[in-house]
Amino acid sequence: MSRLAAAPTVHDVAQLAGVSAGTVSKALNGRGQLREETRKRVQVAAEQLGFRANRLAKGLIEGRTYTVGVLTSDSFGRFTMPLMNGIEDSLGAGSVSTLLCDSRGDPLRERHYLAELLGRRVDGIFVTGRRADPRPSLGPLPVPVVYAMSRSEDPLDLSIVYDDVQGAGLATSHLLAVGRKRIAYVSGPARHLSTRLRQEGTERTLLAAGLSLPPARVLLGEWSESWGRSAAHLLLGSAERVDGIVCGSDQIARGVADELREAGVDVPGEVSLVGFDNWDVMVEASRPQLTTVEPNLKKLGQLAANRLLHAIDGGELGSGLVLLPCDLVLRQSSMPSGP
Amino acid sequence: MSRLAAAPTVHDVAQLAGVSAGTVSKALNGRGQLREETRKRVQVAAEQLGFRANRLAKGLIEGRTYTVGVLTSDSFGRFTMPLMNGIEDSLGAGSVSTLLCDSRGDPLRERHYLAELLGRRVDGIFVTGRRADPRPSLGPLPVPVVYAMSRSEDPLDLSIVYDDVQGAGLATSHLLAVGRKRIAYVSGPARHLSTRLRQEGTERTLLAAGLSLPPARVLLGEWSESWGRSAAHLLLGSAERVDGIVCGSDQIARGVADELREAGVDVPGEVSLVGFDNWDVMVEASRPQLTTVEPNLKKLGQLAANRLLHAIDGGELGSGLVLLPCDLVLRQSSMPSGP
DNA sequence: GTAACACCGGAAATCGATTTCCTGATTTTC
DNA sequence: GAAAATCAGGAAATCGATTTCCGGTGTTAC
Repeated sequence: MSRLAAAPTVHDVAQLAGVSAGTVSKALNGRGQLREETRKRVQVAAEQLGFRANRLAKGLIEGRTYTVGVLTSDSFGRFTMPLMNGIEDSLGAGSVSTLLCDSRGDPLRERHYLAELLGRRVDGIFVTGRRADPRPSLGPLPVPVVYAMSRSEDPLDLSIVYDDVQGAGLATSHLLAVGRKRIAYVSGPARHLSTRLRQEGTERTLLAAGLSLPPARVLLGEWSESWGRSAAHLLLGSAERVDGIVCGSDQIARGVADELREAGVDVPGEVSLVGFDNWDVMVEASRPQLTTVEPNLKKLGQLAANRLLHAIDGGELGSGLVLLPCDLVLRQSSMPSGP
Repeated sequence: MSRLAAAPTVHDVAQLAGVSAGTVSKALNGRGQLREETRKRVQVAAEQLGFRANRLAKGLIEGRTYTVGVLTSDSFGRFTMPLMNGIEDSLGAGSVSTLLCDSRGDPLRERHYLAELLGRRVDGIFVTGRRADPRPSLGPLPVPVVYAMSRSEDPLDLSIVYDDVQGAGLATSHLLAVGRKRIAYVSGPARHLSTRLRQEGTERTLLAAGLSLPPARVLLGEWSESWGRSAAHLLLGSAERVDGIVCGSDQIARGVADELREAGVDVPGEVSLVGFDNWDVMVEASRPQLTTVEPNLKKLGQLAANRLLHAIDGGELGSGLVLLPCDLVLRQSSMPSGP
């Protein structure tokens, strides 16, 4: 790759066009009163030199940088990706760029990155992470902060998350709707908030329908296929047969599906299965393909970005916890009568 | 979240400390000759106001921003993640931040982001993407560019990629080493460079061992488990039985493993299997767990970042294609005599 | 023919941090 | 005690783009 000379400045353009630096700025930004001929001449000169206004200088004057920071604790994992996409959707329109910082769960590193972002005078900050559990607040900052797919411990912060309870409720309602009555819940570690919330959603929905979720039908372990297989094995071994399973993740659901199939249990004929996350790789490779809860992370990102942009433009940011509803995506694993 | 007042400047600190702005700068940066008492006084004042130097102003003077851009065509997918981690490892030390831009494979969007990055006067740019196939060069730019995990069509650009041929060679050698002789290659679409390179690596290694890779043992389809299952089914139906399979991805390998197991073929007893990518989710959930090729993406990111930093500091960037060797990770799927 | 006015475009200030230059003040040296 | 050297810190220029203010030219009106 050949290197070009240093980037040209307004002065270079001014010289070439035979005008002053101020005039260049006016010509290129459609401000001031200039003859059409002059404007054209400047534009041609700018084009010729490949001139591009230095955003730093602009930012210094304007007092804003059109840059936001994203602080994540999740090495850009699978959940952060769709979120980032949503954020970019909303920011891109205003040509706001994102500085990505991955603290990898280390509070020290996070503080360092925060200082870095503030030094760069970002217009706002997103905080996100892999875990849904409440995290310490960054505290009061000179710029607006939105916690997306992540909750701040401080209720004065604005946290936007998807609704685990409602999502699990959707899954459960669906199982009830296809005629299932003895529902089990197989999920991740009990210490994870997501696990508990999704259990709550499942349980509440069952209670509302006059059914229950007895402890024997709650199996908590890890977020892995291997645990899904073990849990399914346990369920098969118990006296009472279940006919529907709400899984805490698609990975778990797939493990359950594999184990049931290999044990000769028909899914969805005998047992209906619902996953959580709508992770394409799992959902599509599973046999049968998984009905699952879609957490709408992209939409969450868009919403978070819109709220942040609004606050950057001087609007009210708001505070508290905002819950975004999940959707249900229907596939074969849950529907005994076919999709 | 409560909002703090606008960020304090050197002048605010200067006023509080009863000195001039220039003195504040000197005191905080350890430059100039100041009495220790004065230096201390300024530091206290800065601390009190929570002063943090505006990087924009600094960048304007220094002529560099300590910011690099990452242009990706891969919505921050699974391959970009470990790469980014490696990049951050190397950049973090120099407190260089990354502006992440996702063109989503759209050339128009890419041009827009490139203009944005140049306007922000980034010190350098990484270009990366999901596909290994050669991509158009960004052309000569005022800043150094490294194509990482992605090849530029222009040999004057510096492209750093992992070595598909060598990686597949490793896999094949390993199969030979455990006594396999009739090797098949199951992989993704033929139009993908990766598919062809990995085939080449497999074939070359076989030829070097006096064996061959007949067309009947090359099955190209998609990068999915489902294709892996289909391909395994095809292999089972053919007259001649294979005893080793090099798979173009872990997803494919897992599909193959599932199909073989369900057909009653013992893996690794009768057939040895090697995947590619070392994608934890696939590798660990597979039964048996997959021996696979590790493309060392994190290391690739570190190397790319070091090369870029060196060029930013005025060193030579270099050009051409740099191939980074892959490693082999041994697990059960390939070893008939146990690991 | 002169006053009033619109019209162009340049000079200079601005943003915030840094750095060079320079001026007093203090100390050292013979 | 005078000259020289050292020290401390302020004033101003600098980076690049923008914007305000203002002066000069050309045009219109009476």
